[in-house]
Amino acid sequence: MRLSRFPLATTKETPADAEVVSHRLMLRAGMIRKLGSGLYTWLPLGLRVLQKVEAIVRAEMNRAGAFEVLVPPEVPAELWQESGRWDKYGPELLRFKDRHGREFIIGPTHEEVITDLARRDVRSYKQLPLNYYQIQTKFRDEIRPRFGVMRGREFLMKDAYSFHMDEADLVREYQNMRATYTRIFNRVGVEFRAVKADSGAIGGDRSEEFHVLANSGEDLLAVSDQSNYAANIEAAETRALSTRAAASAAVERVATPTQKTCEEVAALLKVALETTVKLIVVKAREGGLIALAIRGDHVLNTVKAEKHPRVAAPLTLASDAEIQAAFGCEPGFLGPVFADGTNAVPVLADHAAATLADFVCGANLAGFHLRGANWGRDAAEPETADLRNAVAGDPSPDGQGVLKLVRGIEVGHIFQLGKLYTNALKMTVLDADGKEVTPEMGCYGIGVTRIVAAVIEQRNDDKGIVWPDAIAPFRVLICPIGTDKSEAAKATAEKLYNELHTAGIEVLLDDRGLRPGPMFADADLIGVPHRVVIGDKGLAQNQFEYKRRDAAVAQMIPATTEAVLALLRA
RNA sequence: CGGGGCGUAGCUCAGCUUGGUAGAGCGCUUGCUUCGGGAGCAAGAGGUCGCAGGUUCAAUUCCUGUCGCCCCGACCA
Repeated sequence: MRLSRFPLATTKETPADAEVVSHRLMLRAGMIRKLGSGLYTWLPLGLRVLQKVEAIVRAEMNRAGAFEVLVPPEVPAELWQESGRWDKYGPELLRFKDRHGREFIIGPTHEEVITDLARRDVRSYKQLPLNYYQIQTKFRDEIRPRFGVMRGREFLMKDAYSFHMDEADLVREYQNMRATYTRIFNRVGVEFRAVKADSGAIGGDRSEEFHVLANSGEDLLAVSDQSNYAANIEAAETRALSTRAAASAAVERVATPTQKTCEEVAALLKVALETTVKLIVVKAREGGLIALAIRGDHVLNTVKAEKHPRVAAPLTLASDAEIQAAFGCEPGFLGPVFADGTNAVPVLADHAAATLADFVCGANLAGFHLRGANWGRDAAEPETADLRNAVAGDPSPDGQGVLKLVRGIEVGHIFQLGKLYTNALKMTVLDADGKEVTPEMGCYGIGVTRIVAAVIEQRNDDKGIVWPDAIAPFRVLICPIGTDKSEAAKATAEKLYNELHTAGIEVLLDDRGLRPGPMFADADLIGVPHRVVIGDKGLAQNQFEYKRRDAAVAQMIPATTEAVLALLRA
């Protein structure tokens, strides 16, 4: 491709609303342009990258034995009503009516549609297993789109859905997809990690996320420093850190007139935050309230809390009035120690909070906290559960090493759904004995659009993007210097361009006749992995200047096409 | 959805407080010079000041409404 004919849309200045580096660079490099909130047009340069990622995903899915389909993005409401998700999904689901007043949605995901497809066509166990996938535009009306295409409302997604006669086969395919995803991200050329995850809105039993590791990631991951244990913070298990010591102090009431948070109380009493306990009061599943006890330095994990059988889902905090009625004081002074004769609110304690002895907590009396409180003596022995977020330094749940926290960008998610959707949509097939069986189902998503942004987050420098070869918009950029004066530079560049092109290399020739400054600035910004500079200086010694985008310095190479090709193969 | 902010040239912004019919830098076009890391000089093109009302002799400026966009907020006991 000749740059003089390519609609390169690089800019020196950055549009004001770009916060993260990938958004900034995608705008500056001219990969995308914004159309509306969370909506982006892909320009030729960006689209080439997007399609490269898409091609890798498609090739690996095909290789894994999945079959590509394409379903409409618009889905009749009936299917979503049948699965129950019409009511479960909130305003994130884009709904609309056609001219006849029929209701539709734009699919944010397609479990229903593919299950519907499969239940019509699949009648026999001989047709299973089956894995359908598609690469298609999805729409999710995000509360707050941000970070460019990283969290847009419209995005390209690869979603796959598999059907199986039994759980063992589902697990087999799940592992197959896990291996496929690993191949995909390896081929893309990005550093990633598979982590245990919460299955969220899709539902199901077991799931793992694939994260590109980047400091700007929106997700926190807990990874072991000694084993391959890795989990999203939402799903990282925690357990008791020690056994509880015997009570050694008498419980004592202390005045804390304005200190409402554990931090303030700990500072006032000059005790470690780790020896304080806070209560978070939520609605109980069986009605009424339940208090969640968390160590002062820990953070409640809402996903875990919501899953607990005694906690109402969705997690709902008690109102101040409800707290006042139940505890007899305002929030800020709550604790698990109830005076005799009062109606104690049931307490569910996180393992770490439950192993504290002589702890500090609210006195259930405005302006006072307790010091030297103990479970089983002052407070009732609580039911315990895993309720908190893991923190750096926690022992790894697999018993090997300790956890550290890293940031990641979720680019893939695989689920064992079980019979969630096949049951809801009444899909059955006949087994070998002629009996109707409800198939097991798995689903597997990859955010194709997001991969592009995530790779940039991981691979950039102060000058621009540093593409891995596999998804770069072009592999080689030829920069002839002083073409208005040097016929040799111009002709040599043309020759190299033609020969690389003939060799099947995606090559870009900067024939715009720019001065070197702007030419190199564009080259670095758009991040083409290999650059060949051709000028009189080098040609005098029969040399090209070659520089990898990710290398610190350039090197001189023989001025031949073969020399360049050899470097590309390396 | 609550709170805050912003809509003026292709981009980044100034002007508005104190109304008098619009500017800078970058980019773009042309010419000359320059030419190994975002050049210089000169001449030019380019704006319904988001939209709709209102006040006024006069509105980019003041008022009201509306649309769009951005930021913060669902871990607090």
